[in-house]
Amino acid sequence: MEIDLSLKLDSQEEAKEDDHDQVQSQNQVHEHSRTEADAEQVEDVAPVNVPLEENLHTEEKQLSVLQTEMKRMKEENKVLRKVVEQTLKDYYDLQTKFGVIRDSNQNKDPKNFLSLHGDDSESQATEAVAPNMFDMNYTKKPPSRSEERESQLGLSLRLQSDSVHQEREEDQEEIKEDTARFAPIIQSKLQRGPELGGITSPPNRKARVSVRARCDAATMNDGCQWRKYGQKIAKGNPCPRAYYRCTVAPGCPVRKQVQRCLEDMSILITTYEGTHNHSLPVGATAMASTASAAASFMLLDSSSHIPLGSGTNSSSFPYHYANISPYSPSPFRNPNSILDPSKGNNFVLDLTNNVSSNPQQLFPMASSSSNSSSQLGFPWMQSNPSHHNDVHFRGPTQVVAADGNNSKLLAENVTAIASDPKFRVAVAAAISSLINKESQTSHLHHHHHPTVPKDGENGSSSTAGKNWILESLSTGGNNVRHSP
DNA sequence: CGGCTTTGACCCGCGC
DNA sequence: GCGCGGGTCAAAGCCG
Repeated sequence: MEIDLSLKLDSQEEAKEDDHDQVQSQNQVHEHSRTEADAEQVEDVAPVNVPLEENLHTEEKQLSVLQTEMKRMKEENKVLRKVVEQTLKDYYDLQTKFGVIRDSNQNKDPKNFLSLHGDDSESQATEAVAPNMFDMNYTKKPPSRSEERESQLGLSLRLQSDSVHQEREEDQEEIKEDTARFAPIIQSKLQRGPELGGITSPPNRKARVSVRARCDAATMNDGCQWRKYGQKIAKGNPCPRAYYRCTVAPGCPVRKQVQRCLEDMSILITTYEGTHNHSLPVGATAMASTASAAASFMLLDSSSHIPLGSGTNSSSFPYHYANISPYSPSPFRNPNSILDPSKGNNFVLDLTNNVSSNPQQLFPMASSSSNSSSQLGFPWMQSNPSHHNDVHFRGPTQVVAADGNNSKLLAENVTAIASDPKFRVAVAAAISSLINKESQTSHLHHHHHPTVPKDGENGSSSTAGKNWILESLSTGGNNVRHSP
């Protein structure tokens, strides 16, 4: 099973081609009947006294015209594909360069990375979703124009004092204009407070994505390289909490906490925080993509009707998301919001079949351990094909749970693709696809910034103060090893 | 010897 | 202001 992650453009092309192929196949398979139908159609419009031969001749003409048109479209599609591929390549190169530049600039003067939020650390969180999705976009689908623009937006925001990418000056000008245009709106939101749909700004809150998985090892093999820098006994859990730092690239701000679940010691809770400043291995990309998709997902809803509460950090809230209407239609929106003000906006991305009927149950760890069996192909996951799988997202603004019939269907899908070695990426892709759909829907309603939170790596994003739980439990089976 | 883990100290935010 | 708890730092030790 392959999940088509192709871009809108690509999708449309595909659709076009599919249509054409269908037409073609119809022409081939049902040529006779079609000809008859056409003939009837022609007869309808043609004078009654037109000879039959003339009608047939007209049909052939129409067919040849259609076929010519199809050929032309296919060639056009090929050209477009090449353009998209080239754009992607350039885009990826730029991203890589940007990472290097950012590294050097961060070491020299962090303030060079201008941020709308005025907080560098938070702006890093803002970017958390980005690289991840970049990777996924790069490998799975080309970004749309709006996405590319969005990426440039993100880059530009940090490179305003940088003269490296001169070709982006125009875009930066646009961004500045946008910034100026939306600044009052954002400002008003910030000032209004949560009760009026505004954004509260508890300081120093960073987006977090938590992953729950069964793992015997001390830490999950998520494709990244980590170095332990601390350990603490957290209150309420005798199991020590370990602190890790990403060492894939020097200066990578991403950190993770690893702690055993109190209720089920076999469950490892890994909380990611920050943004990778480097490209990720495929396995890590999948993980990060999934997490970032979750973060993106919440971003899209983060300005919704629910009070953002203490967890939302205005300083890190991306301005291009800040103005999303509270009434933007969202398939993920659910009145049964999971919002724990005491813990900020805890969002739960639950990849288990353990759908809690109680929306207040943020961490149904104990119950989830009994029969949960998401058999994700992440390197850190254990797989057991005999189990059903469910995927559900839970959060402060929405509860997306695959239960009932949907759950069954989803479980089947997950089970089917679990055997695919590309499943890791597929899961991330699927979720990302949902996010993209969601974002597109939102953008239809909010034309300010047709941006897609595609950026992000380890799931963290500017959803500061919002904790995500990517819960992926599996029972038994062997770890699916990732081979980059 | 470099990289990693361990572990106590320290810092900081938050609640009382 | 004080205590608590979470998070980070950094020195010491371990390991390949």
